[in-house]
Amino acid sequence: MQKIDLSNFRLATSGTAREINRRIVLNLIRARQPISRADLARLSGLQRSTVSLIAEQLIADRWIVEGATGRLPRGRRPTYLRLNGDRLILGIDIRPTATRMGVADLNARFLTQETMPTADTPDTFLDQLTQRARRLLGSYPNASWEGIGISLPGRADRHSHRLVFAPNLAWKDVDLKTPMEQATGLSVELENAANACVLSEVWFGPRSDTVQDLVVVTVSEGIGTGVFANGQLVMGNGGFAGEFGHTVLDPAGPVCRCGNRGCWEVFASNSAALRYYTGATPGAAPQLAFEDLLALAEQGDVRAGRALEEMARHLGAGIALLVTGLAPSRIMVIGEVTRAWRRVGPILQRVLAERSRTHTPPEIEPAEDTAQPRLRGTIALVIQKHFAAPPIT
Amino acid sequence: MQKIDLSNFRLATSGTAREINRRIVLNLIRARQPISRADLARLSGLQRSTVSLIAEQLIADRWIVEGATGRLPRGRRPTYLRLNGDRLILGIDIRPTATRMGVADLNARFLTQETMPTADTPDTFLDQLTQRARRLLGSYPNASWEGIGISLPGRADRHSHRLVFAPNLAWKDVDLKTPMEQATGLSVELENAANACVLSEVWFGPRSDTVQDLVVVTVSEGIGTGVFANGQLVMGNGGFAGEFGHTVLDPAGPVCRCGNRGCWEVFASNSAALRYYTGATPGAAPQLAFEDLLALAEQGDVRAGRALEEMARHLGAGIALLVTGLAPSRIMVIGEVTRAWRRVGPILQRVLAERSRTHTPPEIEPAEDTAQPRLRGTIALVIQKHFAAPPIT
DNA sequence: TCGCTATAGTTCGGGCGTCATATTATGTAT
DNA sequence: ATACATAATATGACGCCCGAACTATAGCGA
Repeated sequence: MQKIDLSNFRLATSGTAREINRRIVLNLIRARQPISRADLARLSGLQRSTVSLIAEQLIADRWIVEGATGRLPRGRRPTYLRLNGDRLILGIDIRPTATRMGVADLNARFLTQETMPTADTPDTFLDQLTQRARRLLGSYPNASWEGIGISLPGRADRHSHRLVFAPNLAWKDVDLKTPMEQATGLSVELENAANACVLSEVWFGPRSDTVQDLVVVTVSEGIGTGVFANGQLVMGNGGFAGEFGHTVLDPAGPVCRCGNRGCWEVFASNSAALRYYTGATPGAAPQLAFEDLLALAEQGDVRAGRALEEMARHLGAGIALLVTGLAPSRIMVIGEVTRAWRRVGPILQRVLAERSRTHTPPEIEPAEDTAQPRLRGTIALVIQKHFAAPPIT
Repeated sequence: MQKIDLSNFRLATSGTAREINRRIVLNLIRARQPISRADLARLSGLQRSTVSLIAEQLIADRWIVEGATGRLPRGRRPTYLRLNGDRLILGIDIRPTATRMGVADLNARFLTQETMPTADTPDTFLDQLTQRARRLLGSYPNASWEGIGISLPGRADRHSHRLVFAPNLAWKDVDLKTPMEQATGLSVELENAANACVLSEVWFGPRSDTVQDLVVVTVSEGIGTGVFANGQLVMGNGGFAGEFGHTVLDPAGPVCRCGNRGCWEVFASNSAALRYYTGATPGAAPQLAFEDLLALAEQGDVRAGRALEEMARHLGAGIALLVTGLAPSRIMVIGEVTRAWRRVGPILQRVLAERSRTHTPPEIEPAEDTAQPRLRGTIALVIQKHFAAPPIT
């Protein structure tokens, strides 16, 4: 039930039906490729004639290409359609220490990836970034570029495009979008890293055909969340929704980087686990990396195991909050901590069951970081502009 | 950016454009009535000829009627269009002690209202309810009935329609929908009371033209929340989203009716304030009503004032959580406590500002209960089926 | 080799939608 | 009476989907 916004609606014209059906067909091709026109007609419910016209249009607009012809027990041989592999997207995943860039096609298959250190000052960073981006763009002279997607450990203002909340980057008021657009001539989409992870799962995950409800929790130095509801990313005012990592769970708790006390991420992030292990005061420079803690626990170090369990309990407590309030059918946990899921998962589930007994528990899925959800999400950021349902209102 | 659900989409047909534009025109009439066809064309951007055709159809389908003719400085006099006042809706607001029913037209103007005590057992309650409903329906013999909307202090299962979570009603597994539909022959929509309040504000509130983001917090014996994001009510799996009142804020806190400890509503509901005042243990039978507490505070009773302030602090703490996580542009607080807003509001705002400093603070609007958002929301529940944007996917 | 049948894909007319323009209806001002 | 302005309707062009007819292409059996 979508309310029509009377201050900002789009009229339907005679082309609206085509727009909608075109997107449906395009998505079906994306999901089932290679696929014949006849199969598309069966899957979509459109007439074969209509499918042919739409396919012709999609070919003319170079979204799809005709491929091999099939072979059937009898009858005319079908011509298979698939997404055009020559339309490329540049994805950039900015993290505090390293920035990863990749070139992907419409199937989110990466043709290249490379990593560079994230420079300390925004100016040098932008210099290096634009330089690398231009080199990457130049190395595919025959490609047509759809745009650039960027994921950030923070938030950018919707209008000024300036970074307004990025405690891990220590940059303030930096506009990454405009310089990148000027340097490349492509349109740039910025999005928070947790939201990028949501989009990655929603567009490229194994169940991407049908996801309509999902919450992603990214666990690293901090905790980020992305909420997908009713088939849409919940944006909130200015795109600021999703900072559940900074909800205050204990006002008497340790100070968080955001300035408050006792945020969820102060209790459940990687840094928190390290704090539990070393007994250090919050904010102190970590003496070992979270990976080391995981290794210690794996080797049977009791204190390390305890620290992970404490982290797991707090993860469960925060997730219980999300479950109680938003009732998602799935929750995806992303981060290094999933490598210790055998130990962490059961504890998390137990706390969750205790604290949200009124709800049918969602599936909790640990996600390997190897799928690179952040980077893949930047591709989704660009792809969704052409593959999402056309806006009605 | 709405993702297309490939397991459940609707194709566009040649009639889709008309469907969309028809809804837009219908909503414009609702918002600006009485209005001429010419003005509709100017407002919508449609051609006058198209508006005429759509109006003709809406008149034939009896959604609108032609009214008086206007008078202009010169030129042909316009015929004003307005919503048909003969299409009626029955709204029922079930509360633990009393149930209120009302008959409203498409403008959500109530023609009748009446209250009955909520019987203890579901069976007698349903008997009384169906009897009253039939009598009300019979008293408007010339009307055409759109349906029945019901708001509940709890949740009903989407498929079985049975009550699954209603701690205040002490009924279990009761199906209100099927008996009502059988008794009246009308279709019945069930919704949680907080969600009904959201719909009331979204469809009938002063800024109903443009609301796209809103969180409603209902404060009474418990706390309910409803989340409206991207122009849609966030439903969650099985329609269970919105139970932020039962998020655990302090696992060592008092026991809640839901079975957990330290839920938000244990600290910030009317019952909590009474507990702060009397110093009683939680769960004990209240010795006075919340209205009495408000009166005492108004008369200068210091302890009563302190109790309200404690309640306000906890309200602020919970709302901070919603603001941090969902970043709504507006938050509406509904309940008796808004009568003491001069005292409660500033404290709530202060706590909120402290705890969600990373976000631009939303507008906090106290809502008089006199507007009857619960009951009015039941009307919205039925109206939105015909006035919301047609589903694309 | 020649039909028969099944399947893929195309062509074409009908119905419905919006748009743009012309036309009619109905007022006021001169 | 005439000119002008405005509301509302009528008409034809074009786009889209549907459905039926048609063409293309294969395997199979007599």
